[in-house]
Amino acid sequence: MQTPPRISEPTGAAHERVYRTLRARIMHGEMTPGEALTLRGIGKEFGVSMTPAREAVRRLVAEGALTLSSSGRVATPLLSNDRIEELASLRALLEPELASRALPRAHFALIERLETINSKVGQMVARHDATGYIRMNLEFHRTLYLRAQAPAILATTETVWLQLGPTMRALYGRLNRSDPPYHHKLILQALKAGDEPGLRLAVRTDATQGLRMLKN
Amino acid sequence: MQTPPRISEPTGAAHERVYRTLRARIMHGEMTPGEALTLRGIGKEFGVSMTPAREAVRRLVAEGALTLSSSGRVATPLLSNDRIEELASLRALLEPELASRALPRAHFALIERLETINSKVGQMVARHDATGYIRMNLEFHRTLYLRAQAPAILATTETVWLQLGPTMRALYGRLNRSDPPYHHKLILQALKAGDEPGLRLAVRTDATQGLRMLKN
DNA sequence: ATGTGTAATTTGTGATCACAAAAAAGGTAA
DNA sequence: TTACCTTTTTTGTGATCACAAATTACACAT
Repeated sequence: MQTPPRISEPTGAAHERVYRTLRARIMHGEMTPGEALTLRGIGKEFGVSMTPAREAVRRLVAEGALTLSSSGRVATPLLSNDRIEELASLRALLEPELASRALPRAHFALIERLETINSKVGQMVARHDATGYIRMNLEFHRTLYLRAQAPAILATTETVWLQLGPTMRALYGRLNRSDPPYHHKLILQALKAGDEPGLRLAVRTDATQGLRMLKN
Repeated sequence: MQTPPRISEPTGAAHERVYRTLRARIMHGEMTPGEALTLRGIGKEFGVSMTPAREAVRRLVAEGALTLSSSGRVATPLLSNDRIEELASLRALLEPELASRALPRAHFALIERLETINSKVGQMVARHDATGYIRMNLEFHRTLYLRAQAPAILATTETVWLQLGPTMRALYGRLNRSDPPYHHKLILQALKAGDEPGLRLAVRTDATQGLRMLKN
C-alpha cells in the first residue's frame, strides 16, 4: 500500500494532483470566501493520506490562495476592502504591461481565438454561470498574456487572480449582469488597430472594473 | 520524542522556523545559484525530521525561491538572462508604486532612519561584504515601502527579491564596487523635496541598475 | 431559554518507516 | 584514458502513528 511509481499518474506526484485541483477550484470561484478545509478531508476526497494534502495546502498558503489561522487551520481568505483594492491595483499594474508586450505578437489567429473565448464568456453570462464566467474570463486574459513571453510576470498575475478567486464569485454572484463583456470588445478593437495606449487602458479598466464595485 | 507544544518555540511551528531561516538565507544571497538542498540535510541542520523540512521547502518552491527538478530534487534557481530581465521589470513596476504611496507619509523620522540604514549600506560596500550589502540594501527599500501601507504589493515585491537573491550575490560579487549607494541618495533627496516623479524615477533606476549589467 | 463547565471529537504537527527512482561509486574491458 | 555496466548509496514520496491543542457536543444548573 506504499508509494506508487514516482512518475506513474497523468500529472505525476499525488500532491501535485491535489494542488492543481484545489488551485483551479479556488481560482475559478468554486469556493466561497472563508470556506474551511481540513487535511484529512482533502486526503479522503482525493484518496490519499494527509501527507500529500499537507504539501498541497502549504503551497496554496504560500501563494495566498488559502490562509492559515493561528491554530494552523486553513480556509479560503476573507479579503478586506483594502486588500481587494490592493489586489486590483496589482492587476492594474501588471496586466497592461503583459498586454502591451503581447501586442506586437498578436496576429490574426490569436485574435480569432480570443473572440471564440469571448463568445463563451457571453454564454456563461447568459446562463448566469458565475464560475464558468470567471473561468472563461481568465482564459481570455491568459490566452492574450501568454503571447507576452513573460512567464514570471504572468505567474505573478495568476497569483493575484488566485487570491481573488473566492471573492470574485461573491462579487459576480451579487450583480446579475446580463450584459456581455463590453471591455473585452474594447481590448479586441485595440488589438486589431495596434493601438498600444488604447489597449493598456482597456485592459486596465477591464481588470479593475469589477473589483471597484465591491464595498462590503 | 513526539510533538513539542504547539506554540512553544519563539517562532511557533518547527516548519516555520526552518522556512524563515532558509528564506532569509536565500534572499540575502547566502546561497549561490544552483546550490542543491536535501530534505534530510535540512532536517539534520535544524534538528528536525524530514516532515517540517519538506513543508518549508514546498513553501519556498511555491514562492520561486527554490526550483524543483523533474525528479523532485530542490536547488536554488539558475536564472536565465530573460528571467532576470523580467524580474527587473517587475521591480521597475512595483517599487515606484510603493515609493509613491509611501511619499505622503514619509516624515522626518523615517528619512532619518533611512539615512542611518544607508550609511550601513556604505559600510558593507567598503568592507566588500556582498551578503551584508544585499541585506542592508533590501532593508532600506523595505523600510520605505512599509510606509506605503500596501502589504499585498510589498509581499509580491519581496517574492521578487527572493527569486533574485542568489543571483544578486553572483552579481555584486562580480563587480567590486567601492562607490557608495548613489541612487539611494537620489531617493532621499526626492523624499525630502516631496518630488513624486523624481522619486519614482530614482527608485526605478535603483531597482534595475544592478540587474542590467548582468549579461552572462 | 441561557450561560457554564466538562467530556468527546476533530485537527494540525512532527517522527518514522518502506519503497522506488535517481545519482554516485566502483570496477572492468577496450 | 575512456566508455560501459553493476552495485551501493542517496533521496523524495506517501502512509501511519502518537500527541497536544483547539473545537465541538452535551449535560446541568440557574
